[in-house]
Amino acid sequence: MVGVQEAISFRESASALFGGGKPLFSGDERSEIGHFARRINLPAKATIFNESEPCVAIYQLTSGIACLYKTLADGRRQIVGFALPGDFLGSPFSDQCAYSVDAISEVMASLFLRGPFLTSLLANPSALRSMLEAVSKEIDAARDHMLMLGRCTAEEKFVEFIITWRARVGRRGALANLVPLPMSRRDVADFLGLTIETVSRLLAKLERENVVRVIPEGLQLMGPTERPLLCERCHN
Amino acid sequence: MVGVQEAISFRESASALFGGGKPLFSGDERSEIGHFARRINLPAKATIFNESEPCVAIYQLTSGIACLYKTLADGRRQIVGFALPGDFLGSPFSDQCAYSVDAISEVMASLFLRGPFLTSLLANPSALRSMLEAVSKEIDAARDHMLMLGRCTAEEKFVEFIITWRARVGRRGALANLVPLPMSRRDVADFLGLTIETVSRLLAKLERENVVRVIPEGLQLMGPTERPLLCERCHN
DNA sequence: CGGCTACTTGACATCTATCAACCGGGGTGG
DNA sequence: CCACCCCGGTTGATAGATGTCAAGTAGCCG
Repeated sequence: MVGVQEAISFRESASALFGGGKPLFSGDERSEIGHFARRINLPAKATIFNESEPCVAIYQLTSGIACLYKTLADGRRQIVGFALPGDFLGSPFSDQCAYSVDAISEVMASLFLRGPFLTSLLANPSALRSMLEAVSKEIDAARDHMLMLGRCTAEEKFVEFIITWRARVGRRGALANLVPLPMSRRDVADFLGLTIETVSRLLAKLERENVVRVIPEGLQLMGPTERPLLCERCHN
Repeated sequence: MVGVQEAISFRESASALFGGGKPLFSGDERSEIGHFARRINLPAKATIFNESEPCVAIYQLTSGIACLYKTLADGRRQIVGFALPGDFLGSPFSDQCAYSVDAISEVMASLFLRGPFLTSLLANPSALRSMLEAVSKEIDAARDHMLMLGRCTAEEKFVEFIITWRARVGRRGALANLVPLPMSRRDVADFLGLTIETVSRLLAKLERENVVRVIPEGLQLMGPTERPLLCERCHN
């Protein structure tokens, strides 16, 4: 059995914030920007930065998983995305963080001071282009998620999440139907706009229907992988 | 009484897709890009382009209002944003449209073929930068909306919408408490992830509580404008 | 062993969707 | 010119999905 951590780190870099796998800065630029990069290491559950605090740094995940979220005054939380290695965290153009980020697993990241990062970015058209392309992909994903949050049922949300998440972290071949779920039920619920109880019940239901099996590290998809999970209403 | 159309066109360019009001292309670049720009004019309710059709053009609204939306196979629709004059429509980096756009009012727009548009964009670092900044703002708005869709009650969603919409289209001074609502109830509902009936009931409730008055062109906010509408739970 | 945390399960409450009737205005056609 | 119809909107009755509250379980760590 492959541990979640291992499964995650094995995956080929599918970073949403890399322009198709190309590094944002290359060669000289990378070493130039490297001058002011610092490596940091955070334990699971650590907060990397907090919504509405001054945004002084941009981070790039090198290992581990983190979640981006926003909260209301009374504590209600909406996870707006999960970050995987390669993804950038922070708001280069804003003095203030637009969201919070927590480490889900232990996390390693490169830290760039925002000022110098921005300067380098603006001085490198190819980096600018990569970043624009990456942010454009992010916004597509955000809009997909809006559709899900606003118009799907609990079960559709959950199934859609499993499918999308598997596509993002999954490997091909023999293990494709093992979906690691390193985040807690609360994280899943807060991502889908549900409660943990509902998520738990959905899991039980899908297990009763022999669609998935719940294992400690995540889920095992049963049967002809593609068919039963696909929510035919989604994705026209 | 000011008509909606008039109110909208009077507003100072608050385009979310302009970098703080700076035009994306300036001077020579603008005239260069102007070579392949075409002006188009569409009646209300016209579809400008459709999700998943090939993306051949980028549009920039010059007047009117449009809505961006995604749909599920069975017709459920989620509006992911409204576009105002200045906003760009289309996916420069993608061969395929990521969403549909309908004109809400009569609309005028500049049309750029995607290829040449992209070429010009990539050749102009300052335009790239503006675009990146604009898309970054878009994604912030998208995440705010996710929080709303996933974690707010119907009333909170609606109030939040009125406040945000007023900030976007509203003028200051005497008319600040007149909020034009050029879109239909269905559009509002599809933006908030609700049904038209619920939106209608919320309006009735807020009117009963003397918070707003429903007028043909939109809403009149009653009382000390800021206080009663503000949903204290949102925006910590 | 004990307590903590994450998770599960059950009973119940409530919000919002659904279904249906109704209203009013504007356009159209007789 | 009037009647009708259509469309967008409102209102009411009801149902169902999901949230809430509460209890119980299992694994983990001290």
